[in-house]
Amino acid sequence: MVYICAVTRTQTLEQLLVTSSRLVRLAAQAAGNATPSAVWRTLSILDAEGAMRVGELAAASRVSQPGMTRLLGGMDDDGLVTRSADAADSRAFIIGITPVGREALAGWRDTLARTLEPWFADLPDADWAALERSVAILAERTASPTASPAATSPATAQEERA
Amino acid sequence: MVYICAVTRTQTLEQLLVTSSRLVRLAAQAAGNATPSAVWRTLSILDAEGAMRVGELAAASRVSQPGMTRLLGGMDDDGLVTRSADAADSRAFIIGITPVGREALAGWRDTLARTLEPWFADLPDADWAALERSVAILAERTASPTASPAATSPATAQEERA
DNA sequence: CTCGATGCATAACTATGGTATATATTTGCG
DNA sequence: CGCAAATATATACCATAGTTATGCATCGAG
Repeated sequence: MVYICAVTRTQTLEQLLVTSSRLVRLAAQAAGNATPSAVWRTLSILDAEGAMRVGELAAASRVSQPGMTRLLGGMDDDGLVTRSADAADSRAFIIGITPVGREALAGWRDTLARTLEPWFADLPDADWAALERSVAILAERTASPTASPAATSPATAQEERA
Repeated sequence: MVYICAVTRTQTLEQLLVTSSRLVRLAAQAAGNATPSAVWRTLSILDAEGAMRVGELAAASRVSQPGMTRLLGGMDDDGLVTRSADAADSRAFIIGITPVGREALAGWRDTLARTLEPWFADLPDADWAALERSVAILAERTASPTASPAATSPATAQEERA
């Protein structure tokens, strides 16, 4: 039982990763590679979770801090994000989304609706429900980390924070 | 009704993309960035779908052909893939997974089980079912394309192939 | 006050993706 | 059958995304 269950879950996760990777690529190609995935991911996180520090945004995106610094450099140049000194710590900066960034994000969403949604146009409602539930699960599991599961399970970590 | 439904679906797809992107990054970081995502994605596709041409593999991965050529160059160097001339067309090559590649894929799966599964350890069975269903949907929708939805819907395209 | 920890930038590197182009081969049409 | 268009892949060049290592300034705890 446990053996069968473990194999199934590994397979599920494997396929989830492969399909996730493909989906991200599908979206990029369907949109003509107009907006790099790192950009829309970052804007979407800022839009959903609000302004935050560079390191926090890196953690939320699951990339390294220097990588995020570099990415934000370009986005700052393009006027997509704000950088303001953090009053609580003069080493830190708070990154927020600008109106231009919001417009860009909205534009990307329109592109999504036009280019990617048709791929899912004929899904029955039950399938949409499954996707929505999965998104909720993944959102919870991929949210900003404070501890790895080796130290504590995600659910336990949330209890400790509360 | 239609307006409300369209917005919800766009939001669902947006969040699906963001969580997908994060999940791919989470897996990479959890595994110590040991196996690049493009490599495991490629090996997993070859393992699941069998040997195929360079261009087919590029399409299956949703990347450009020259990009796939480059990636395969490195994988070939590492002994992960085979390249054999396609008897049906002397321009083409058939790419397959080697035993070394299979081992590498198995190793990656082990790493998945060890590093990523704990993040999902406390999921109830209903949530696993939702993930599995979503994976099935995404696998179907991201499978090797023969037509874009603008021309025909994915389901219709499958009927035409049958 | 001191020292270890932390936040971010920079440097150097590798990997992943794109488009454009070239060459050889295949296919389809007249 | 011949020819032109289409196709398969490699190469070149470019930009971006990611990493680790490092440096410097600042913070926080003892």
